[in-house]
Amino acid sequence: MTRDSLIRALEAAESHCAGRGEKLTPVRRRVLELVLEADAPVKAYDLLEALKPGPGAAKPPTVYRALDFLMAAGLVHKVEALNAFVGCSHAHDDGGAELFICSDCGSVEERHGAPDPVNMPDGFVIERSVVEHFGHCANCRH
Amino acid sequence: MTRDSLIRALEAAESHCAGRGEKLTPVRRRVLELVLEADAPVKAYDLLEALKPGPGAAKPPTVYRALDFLMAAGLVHKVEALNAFVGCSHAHDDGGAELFICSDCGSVEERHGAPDPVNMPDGFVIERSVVEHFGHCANCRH
DNA sequence: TGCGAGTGGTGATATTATAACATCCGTGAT
DNA sequence: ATCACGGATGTTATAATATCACCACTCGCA
Ligand SMILES: [Zn+2]
Ligand SMILES: [Zn+2]
Ligand SMILES: [Zn+2]
Ligand SMILES: [Zn+2]
Repeated sequence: MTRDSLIRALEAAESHCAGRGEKLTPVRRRVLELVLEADAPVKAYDLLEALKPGPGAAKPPTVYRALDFLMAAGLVHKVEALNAFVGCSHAHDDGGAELFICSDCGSVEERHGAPDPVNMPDGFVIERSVVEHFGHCANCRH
Repeated sequence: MTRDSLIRALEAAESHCAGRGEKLTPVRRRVLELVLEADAPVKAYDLLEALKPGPGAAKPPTVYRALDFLMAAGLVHKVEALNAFVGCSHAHDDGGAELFICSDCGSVEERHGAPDPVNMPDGFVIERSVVEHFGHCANCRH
């Protein structure tokens, strides 16, 4: 992610929150920045480390609270199978993203609009779906 | 799961392992039994508790090693979003199961054969997919 | 001025998972 | 029989992930 597109993404996030009547506070903004800067899913405790040198040494609850907020706002997704977090450039409120994660380089691509499952149990109503595909991206194929 | 079907499942697991040249040892068998008995995804440390009264008080590595074995054998799946484990009645080696988990009663239904994603990034090759749907089963719908 | 909601700081703790090394046990070669 | 080996398990400690409980600050507003 280039410096310019990072700045644009942060501005977009700012107005996205404003539109929801919520505030992208300095801590939240800094965490989002760190997640967007990374070129792979980021661990919560890596964020913690990265925040240490800052104005206040962050403790775990600070980071997790920021991540919770950003996830609720649709600005960050959790990769459940990795216990790690990725930035989202789409800012969609529904958590229904489909992630393609390269096991070699860590790059993550996000897609949307997957059709409903074909073999759903009778009468089941889906509220939230976790879909994570692991494999090799075009750059890393042997 | 009834007593009878539990016994059948354990026997099937036994021969499934034998066919792979592997052994369903007492610890592994006991862990599988506990996972199959449960009517919801089970946490590793709940298994640990359940094994305490047994012949030897189990320690974490014992449980995680048994779970690793059972997952590799396709007898147990991990629900990544819950850090919990469910038994599998299909004993398929590929980990590609699609899970439907009821957030009310905890019941889990497993399906297979989901079609490849429609919007896959160009050139991406999938090795392993995590697909977990959370919602409400037919019994728990309001 | 005096709330009250939202936010973040802080210390402690809970939960989930693995590393590192020792021991035991069955199997097959010598 | 005995030895060597690999697979499985036991044991101790620790790493990695996440939450609780409580307090302090701030801002908008009655
Ligand atoms: Zn997204
Ligand atoms: Zn790659
Ligand atoms: Zn299965
Ligand atoms: Zn249900």
